[in-house]
Amino acid sequence: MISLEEVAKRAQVSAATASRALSRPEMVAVQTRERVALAARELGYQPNVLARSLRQQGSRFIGLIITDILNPFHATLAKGVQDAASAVEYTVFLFNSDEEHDKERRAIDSLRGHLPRGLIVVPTSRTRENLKLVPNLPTIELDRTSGREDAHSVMVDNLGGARAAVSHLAALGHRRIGMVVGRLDITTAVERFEGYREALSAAGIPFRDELVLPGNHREEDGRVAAHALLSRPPLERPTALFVGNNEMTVGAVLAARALNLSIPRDLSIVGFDDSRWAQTMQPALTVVEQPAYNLGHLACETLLGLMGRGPVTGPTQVRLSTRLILRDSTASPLER
Amino acid sequence: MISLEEVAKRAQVSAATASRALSRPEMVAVQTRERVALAARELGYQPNVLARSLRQQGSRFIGLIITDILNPFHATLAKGVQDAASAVEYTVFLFNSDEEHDKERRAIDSLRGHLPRGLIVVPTSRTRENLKLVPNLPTIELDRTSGREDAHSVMVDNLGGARAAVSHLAALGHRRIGMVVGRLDITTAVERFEGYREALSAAGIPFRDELVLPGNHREEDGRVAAHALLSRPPLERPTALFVGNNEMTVGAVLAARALNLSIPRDLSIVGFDDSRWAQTMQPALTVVEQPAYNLGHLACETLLGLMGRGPVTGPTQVRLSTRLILRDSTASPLER
DNA sequence: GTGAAAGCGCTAACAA
DNA sequence: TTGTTAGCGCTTTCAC
Repeated sequence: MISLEEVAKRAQVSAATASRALSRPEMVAVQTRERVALAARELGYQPNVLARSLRQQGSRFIGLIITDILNPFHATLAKGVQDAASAVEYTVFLFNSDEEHDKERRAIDSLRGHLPRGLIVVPTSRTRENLKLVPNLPTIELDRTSGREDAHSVMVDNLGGARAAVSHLAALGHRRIGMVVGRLDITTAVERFEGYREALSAAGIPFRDELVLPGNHREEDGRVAAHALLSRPPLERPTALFVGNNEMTVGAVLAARALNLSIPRDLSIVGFDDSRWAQTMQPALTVVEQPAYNLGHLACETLLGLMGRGPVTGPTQVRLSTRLILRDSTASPLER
Repeated sequence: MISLEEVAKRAQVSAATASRALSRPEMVAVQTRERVALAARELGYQPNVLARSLRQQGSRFIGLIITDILNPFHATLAKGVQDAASAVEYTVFLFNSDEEHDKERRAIDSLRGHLPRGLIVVPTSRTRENLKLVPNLPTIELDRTSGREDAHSVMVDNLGGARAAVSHLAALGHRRIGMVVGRLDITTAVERFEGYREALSAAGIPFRDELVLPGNHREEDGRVAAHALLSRPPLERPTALFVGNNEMTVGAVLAARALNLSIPRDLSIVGFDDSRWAQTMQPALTVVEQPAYNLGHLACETLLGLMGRGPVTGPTQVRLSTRLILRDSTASPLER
């Protein structure tokens, strides 16, 4: 690696001047500046970020902790964050928590040593605790919230999205609408569940506990839960299902297939979060679409703003709206 | 941030001893070691990675450049790399090149300043050139190769995979087998194309240029190419299609649907790379499966090995095998 | 087995 | 406008 010293020597200036010429050109005479720039180019100089960050007591990194890079929703969040960060020459440290608070803690811990300027985290059930490791780090909670007071967050309108989905089913005439809900220690699941209940209530349909089953957000959980709901006796089985996340929706569809229930004739399904899979499966799925990329992008921009301002202002809490996309997986129930 | 100095003070030793106690415990008396460990724990000490890396002239990072985090294949590669790296407490810097050599160059450039110990890259068409920026960095080329001599690489057996796919189609009785091939400046595409030709030749089927169309690896490219091939007059239209990557396979299926061709009755399809989509679409797709996670994991392990050994040994070139998974998208052609 | 001292490459305060 | 100097936090000689 070429050091600044070498550049300085070649440009016949001191290291300090070379540093200024590259980082704060306005402080240096034009010709000196150009001599340094030339020398740097000729030598292929690349600043040593480590030394710079050490000296400045702060880097140009931000940390990003998502729960699962293999989930397209989270991958899209990550892409949004990265694009926003690289637009201002920040580098993103990406970690997966795999929904395990222990991995999350390790991620935060190792992040600490890199002196990041900020953190974006998709919280798990114990993020609240883990974030105590970095009390003064500007932090944005993304997609979910950890329940910390004063937390900054960027999320979608889960309540409204769920309400729209279930209202749509009710409007089609469904009365037995089941839900596969997520883990209730995750705020998105709670909010979507709440939206489900509100929509039922608005439609004058009594809430029935036995039509709701939880799952741990993975495909297999969705399959198992949906299978159980759909195996109920014909007159008690839900004619429509609202599923709380993308992965579980896949499972629910597979369960319906396994039980030879035709969608949407025997069963209407609405999923939360769009995906290519939802678009191209047959019949194409009606879903609540989330602006995943924008969510990530905005989280990063919010964080950058926060880092600029310092911690004086109150919490920023952003909600992006969702959109119900009607496709072919919902229809009126068969007459009985 | 708590510094080592503070830990040392609390443990009543010098900073040097504290450093040794934590990093090379065997050099320090047992009781001292424990005193330091205790102090570190009590203070919540976390080493400043920047200072350490600066001093040691080398970090515990490796760089990873993939082309597209939104492609599940690449996301899976990344996960494999990360898991292998974190097992030995290395941190992965993840960049997306988006298949643009310019972004790749910028990624490599900014990586340089972090003094990474190694690099894993999924090459684009000009990686050869870009890698000159980091001449002495241990580097593994993943999934594809840049064409550099002596490059270390971890790839799959594209040739064999393609051959198996096309031989399968030939064995079913297909004679007009089309291919949607990738960009021929990408080695995976070249190798899969070669496998296609070899299999045709082995089956005694003449190669016909007009049955092959290239695409730029995205869904839309696959759709357009497949649409063109399938729009040929009935007696010249391929009865089977081999598609060179996962995304384009989606497009090919959509094209078949748009043309009202039933799979596998009117058209057999084999894709390269398995995916949930391929598994759950109807009919489920016959595909050449690639061990994506293992590929990433192995690339990282190979890199770590390389970093240990130094550059003395010759190039490591690994090929993992692929597997043809027979599902429901292939059948014998209709009699004519 | 431990401590003192030097230095990784950079930038910021101070001086000229 | 530029140079000198010090120091970020750590590890590693080199003494003892």
